[in-house]
Amino acid sequence: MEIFDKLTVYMSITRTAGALGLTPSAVSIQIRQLAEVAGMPLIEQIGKKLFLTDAGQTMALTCRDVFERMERLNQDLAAIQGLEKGQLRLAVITTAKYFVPRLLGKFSALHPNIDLSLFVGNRKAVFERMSHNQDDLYVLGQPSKDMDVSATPFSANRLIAIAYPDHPLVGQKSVPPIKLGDAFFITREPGSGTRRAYEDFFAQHNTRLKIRMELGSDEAIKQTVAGKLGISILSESIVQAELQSGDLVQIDVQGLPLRRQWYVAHPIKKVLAPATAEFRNFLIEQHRDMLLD
Amino acid sequence: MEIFDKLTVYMSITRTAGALGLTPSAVSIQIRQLAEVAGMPLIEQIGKKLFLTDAGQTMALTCRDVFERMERLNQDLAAIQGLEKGQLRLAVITTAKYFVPRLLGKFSALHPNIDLSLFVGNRKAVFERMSHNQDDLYVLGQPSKDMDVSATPFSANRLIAIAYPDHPLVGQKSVPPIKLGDAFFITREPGSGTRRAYEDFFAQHNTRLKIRMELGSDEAIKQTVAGKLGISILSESIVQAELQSGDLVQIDVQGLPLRRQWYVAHPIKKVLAPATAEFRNFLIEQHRDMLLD
DNA sequence: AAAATTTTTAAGGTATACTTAAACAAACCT
DNA sequence: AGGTTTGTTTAAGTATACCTTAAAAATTTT
Repeated sequence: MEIFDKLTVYMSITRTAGALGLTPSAVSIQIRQLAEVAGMPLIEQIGKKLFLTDAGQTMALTCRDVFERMERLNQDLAAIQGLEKGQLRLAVITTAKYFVPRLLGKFSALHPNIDLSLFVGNRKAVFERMSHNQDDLYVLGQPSKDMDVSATPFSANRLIAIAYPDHPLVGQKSVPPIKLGDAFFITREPGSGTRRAYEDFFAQHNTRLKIRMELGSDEAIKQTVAGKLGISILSESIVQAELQSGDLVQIDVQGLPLRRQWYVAHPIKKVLAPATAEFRNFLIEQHRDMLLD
Repeated sequence: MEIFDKLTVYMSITRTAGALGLTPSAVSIQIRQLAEVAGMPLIEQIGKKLFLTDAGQTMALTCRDVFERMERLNQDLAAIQGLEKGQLRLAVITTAKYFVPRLLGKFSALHPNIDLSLFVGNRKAVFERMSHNQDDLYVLGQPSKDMDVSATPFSANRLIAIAYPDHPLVGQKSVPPIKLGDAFFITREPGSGTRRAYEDFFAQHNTRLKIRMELGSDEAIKQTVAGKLGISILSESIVQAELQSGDLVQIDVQGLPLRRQWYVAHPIKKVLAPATAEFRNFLIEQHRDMLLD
């Protein structure tokens, strides 16, 4: 078809062959074979001049359309590679939803034609999606032990103890962890990575918590702590606003904050699409100074 | 691309191979090569499941578009073969313009989607067009001696002598041809086939015509004869109306009418398009009964 | 009529596509 | 867990399609 397309331009087998870097024989044979496929002659030769038959003109239009489409494909592919296009499906753990959207907004401003989608769920749900390859990239507070998941830390994730302003522990310096066992504690649901982290911490310090409530979201925990029903441990990024306003206050516990990290992760076998790779770099770039914290 | 298109449907190399009658190896290799051409992966495999990348989805859309276009091509080609479509470019000698348009109208009613175009010119002009392959089919009063032109007679073409009603020769029986040499004669221009025919006739009968006028069209000759400026010889089909109305009358000359024929012609090397072949058959069919006249 | 140009044919070589056979990988299954 | 099934990939061999070279055929030009 490429040969025929050129032939409709040059209307000469010899010149078409020259333009394509082929011999006239090759062109002649290919045109004949194309006519065989079409079931009728595509060109007619009166003397040395070539003319297109009706079928030939129809074929010529088709060739033109097809090559135009192929050209568009090339442009589309180039756009994907050039980040002008593409999609980024992100799945983040619930705790990360306080800072990821801000980053997404910034990224979207840089690459306005990349379609974004965001899933927010707890650790279990995010891992479930990862195993089904439902997203391009994942943000986690704790890397999977799986060897087939690539997880790269990109930002500090400090877990701090919080209480309501007039809680007895507030104001004390270097509270030993075991002291927190005396207070009522508001905890996340079992699938939570944050919960796993502070459970490890308290286990190390032989502290048994007095669980008053088990809540499914960080937001609910903030409300509950502010309502003076107990204390809890949350990612610092979640409670920044409340600490500033004074609705919540930090307790200075020995060994806290728990210095964890945010990880950007993806199945190790997955070749990242340009848009995905770009966002991953963007995440790491944006937080380079916060990593060592 | 065909393989990839099927792959986007089945999302499995094995099933795609089965659907195409190929082995999975062939499919696997082709997909990889297509990805190399695209410059990036088109699919990703997490475990055993296949997913399309952005590039893969773009490629899939292209494949779909291309195959849709190819299907349309198939239909267009079938339509051409089935006479539902196509074009018929007809070039006829001037004298034929009195009956060809009527036939064209009839043909067009039978095949309304065939585009028609008609060129009318004298013998020389029509031959000129034939040598440049500018038309599909030609209607002539006299076949070319060329071996590479196929000319088939399809209808009688009687040349008769005409005069104005009160001309001296009118009413006489079996006028010898030589008698016409006494009358003023209105002749066509040198390129005319009709002229060549009656010149041969008069030459055979050793008759020298008294040419009064040389005119470029049959219509002008009719007017001139009716204006009593002379007599002439024309194709019967041209003057039917005038003979009926009495504006012109036939002279009964020995050896007339000249029994010639209308020919449908085309370059012998030219494979006729379905629409063209159909019109050619139509011409022959319509006049089958008039041929032997 | 000879020369030059263009297209076609025939034969041969090369690259491409497909197959077979075997290895590899993941999921399924007691 | 291990073993089986299912699905994909690799490697090697074969067939096919494509292109080239060389020469012939056909047309136009000189």
